[in-house]
Amino acid sequence: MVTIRDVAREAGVSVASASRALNGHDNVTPATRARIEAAAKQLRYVPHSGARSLTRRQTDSIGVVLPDLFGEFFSELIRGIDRVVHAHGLQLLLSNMHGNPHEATSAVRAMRGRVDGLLVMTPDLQREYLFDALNPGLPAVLLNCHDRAPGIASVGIDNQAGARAMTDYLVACGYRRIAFVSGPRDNRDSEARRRGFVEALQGSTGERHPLIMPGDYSEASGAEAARLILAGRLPVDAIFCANDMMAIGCCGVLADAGLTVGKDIGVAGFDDIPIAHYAAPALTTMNGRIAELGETAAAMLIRLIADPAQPRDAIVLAPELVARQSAARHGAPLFDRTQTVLKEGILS
Amino acid sequence: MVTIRDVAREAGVSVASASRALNGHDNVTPATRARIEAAAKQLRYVPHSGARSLTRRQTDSIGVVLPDLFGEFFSELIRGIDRVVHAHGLQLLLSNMHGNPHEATSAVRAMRGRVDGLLVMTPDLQREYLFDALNPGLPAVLLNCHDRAPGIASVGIDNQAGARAMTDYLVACGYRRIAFVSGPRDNRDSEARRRGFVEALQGSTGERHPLIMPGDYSEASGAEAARLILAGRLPVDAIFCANDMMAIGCCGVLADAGLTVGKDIGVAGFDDIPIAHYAAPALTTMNGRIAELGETAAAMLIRLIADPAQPRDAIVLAPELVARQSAARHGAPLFDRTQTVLKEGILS
DNA sequence: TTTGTTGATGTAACCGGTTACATCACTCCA
DNA sequence: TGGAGTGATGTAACCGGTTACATCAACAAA
Repeated sequence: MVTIRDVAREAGVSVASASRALNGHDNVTPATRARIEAAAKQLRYVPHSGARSLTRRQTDSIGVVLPDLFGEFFSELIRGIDRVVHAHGLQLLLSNMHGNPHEATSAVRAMRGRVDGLLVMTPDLQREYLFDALNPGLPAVLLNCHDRAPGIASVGIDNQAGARAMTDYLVACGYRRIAFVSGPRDNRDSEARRRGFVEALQGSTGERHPLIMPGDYSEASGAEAARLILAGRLPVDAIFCANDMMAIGCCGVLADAGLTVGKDIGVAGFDDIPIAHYAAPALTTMNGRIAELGETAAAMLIRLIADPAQPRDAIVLAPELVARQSAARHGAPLFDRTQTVLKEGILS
Repeated sequence: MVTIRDVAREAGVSVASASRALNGHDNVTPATRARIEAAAKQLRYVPHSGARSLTRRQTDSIGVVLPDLFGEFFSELIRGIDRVVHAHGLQLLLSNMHGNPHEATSAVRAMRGRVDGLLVMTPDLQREYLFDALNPGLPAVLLNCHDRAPGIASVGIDNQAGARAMTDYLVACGYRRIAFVSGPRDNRDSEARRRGFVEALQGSTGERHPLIMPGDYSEASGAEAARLILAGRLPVDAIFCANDMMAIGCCGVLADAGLTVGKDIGVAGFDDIPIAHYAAPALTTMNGRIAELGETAAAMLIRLIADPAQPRDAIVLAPELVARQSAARHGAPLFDRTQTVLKEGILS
C-alpha cells in the first residue's frame, strides 16, 4: 500500500511538502507541486482516510442508525438524507439495529471516530438507553424521537395530529364504526397515531372505546386483522391502519372476500410510501414526508457539526392528508397532497 | 474526548495494559482488568475506531458504491447486503455516485482506509474507468458487471437469458407484435435485455426489426412510450419494458386509454420489485433476485477479505419468470416464482 | 543462595497522515 | 556588505490506538 512517504521519496521532497501539495496549500512552488503530483499519479497514491481523519479530527462522513434498512420507508428516508449529505461532499455510514435496542447502543459506539455526527432513529427505544449511549461530544439529531429532551436536536412528524386529521376525514366521509390496527408494541409512532385516532373519534362520534387490533407494521399482520374483522362479523365500516403496508394487507383480504374497498368498506394507511399510489385501489393515507424528514435532519446535523453552538431545535413536520380511492364512500373529494392539514413548527 | 490514556491514568496502569484489558487479552490480572474496566465505564470511554483501524489495518466495515440509492431495486439490494454484513458484525459505508461516472472514481477513492473491501455497481461505466479507480490491494466484488475481467470477482444476473425467457413466454401467450422499451442509454443491463429480446423474437417469430422505444427506467418514460404507441396506432399487442417502473408507467397510460392490460394488450417488466406484486393488474416480470444478488456478493467479498487467495469467481444468477395478470392473454398459466427458467453457474 | 522460568506490566515504536516550528536561501534596502 | 524580511522546504511531534520487546517480581528447582 503506497503512503505519502513513498510519494515524497519518489518526488524527492519531504512528507510535509507532499502533504501540502496534495492538499492544495499555496505555499508550494509550482515546480515542486508538479513533481509531487506526478509522483502521486504514477504511484497511484490514494490518501488513507482513516489516518487523515485522525489528525484532522474530522471524518467527512456522518452516521445513520436505523431500526431497519428494508422497505420503502427507509429507502425514502435514506434518499432524503443522501441528497443533502452528498451535496456537502460527505459519506454515509449506515447501521441497522434490527429492531434490537441493545444493538442500538453498540451501533452508536461503533460510530465513534468514524463519523462527525449522528442521525438516530429509534422508534421503540427507551430514552434512557439512548441518551446513555449517545456520546455528549458528538453532534446528533434524533428522528421521530418522541420524548422531547432539552439540549438534543430532533426532527419528527406529528403523528398524533396526523392521525386526528385522518380520523376526522374518515368521519366526514360518513364512516362511523372505524377500527384501528396498531403497529408493533412499544413503537412510539404507532402509539401516537393510536392516541390521535382515539382522541378524534371521541371528539366527533363520542365513541370512547373503539376497536383496536394488534399489528406489527407488516403486510401479513394487516391481512390478519382484516380476516379477524370479517370472521367475527365485527361492526366495522372502515379500517385505519398505523402504516401503509398493513393497509395494503387489509385491502387484499377484503377484496378477496368480495368487498369493494372504498365503497363497501374504507381503508386508510399512514406514511404514503410509493406503493400506496400504485395499489388497487389507490390508498388513502397520510403523507409522512419521509424524504423531507431525512433532508431536514441531515441539514440540521450538518449545521450542528459546523457550529456546535447552534440551538438544539426540535422540528415537527406536519403530515399531509392524501385522499385516494380506498376510503371515499360518500363521494368525498379526492386530492393528492394538495392540502396542508396542520401547522408545523420549531420548538427550541 | 476521553482516550485510552485517560483510562490508563485513571486506573493507574500503562496504556498497554489498558488496551490489553479492554480487548479481552488474557495476560492481564483479573484485579487489574476490573480496575481498568471500572475506569473505562466511569469515564464513558469509547475507543476511537479510526485510530484503531490504523494499527489493526482493518476497519470492520465494507463499502458499497451504487449508481443511486433511491427506489425499490436498491432498497432490496442493500437489504440483502446488510443481512450478511450484519451477521459478520461489520458496518456498511454507502456511496451514491448519482449516475455520474466521475463520481464513481472519487467515491472509490474516498473509501480508501475506511473499508476492508468494496462492493461496486456501475451499470453504465466503461470498464477502463472503473478498473483504473479500483485499488488493486483492496478486495472488491462487482455487481452486475458485464465485462468479464479476469481476476475480478463479480456477481450478476443473466439479463440476456432472462429477456429471452420473457420474450419466449410472451410469444407462447400468443403475443406477436411485441415492442421493447429500453433503459438509459449506455446502461449495460438494459442493453443485454434488449439483445435477449431481439434474439428470442427473431428465433421464434422471425421478426428481425422489432419496435424498440427509448426509455430511461423511470415511470414517466414508460408512460411516454405507451402514449407514443397509442398516438401512432402502432401495431403492438404487447410491451416488454426493460424494468418494472417503466412497465407500471405503461399500464397507467394504457388503462387510462380504456384498454384492459393483460387482455387487450400485454405488458411485462423486469426485476420484480415489490410494487410489481401490488400493481393493478399485477405485473408479469422477471424476478431479478435482487436481495440474493446483494447477499451473494457480500458473502463473496467477506470470503475474499478473509483470504485474498480465494478464486475470483464470476457468479451468474438466473432470473425467474413471474407470470402475473399483466400479460396472460390466452389463459396461460400464472405462477409466482415457481419455476426456475435458467441454469445458473459459476465461471472462475 | 543462585539461577531459570513464567507471567504481568511498562516503554516506546509504529500505523499514515497533518502541521507547528525551525531552517535556509533569497531579495531588498540601508 | 550586512541585516531584516519573505517564502519554500524540512524536521519532528502529534492524533489515539496496538503490540514487540524489555523489565521486573515471584516462584520453583538446583
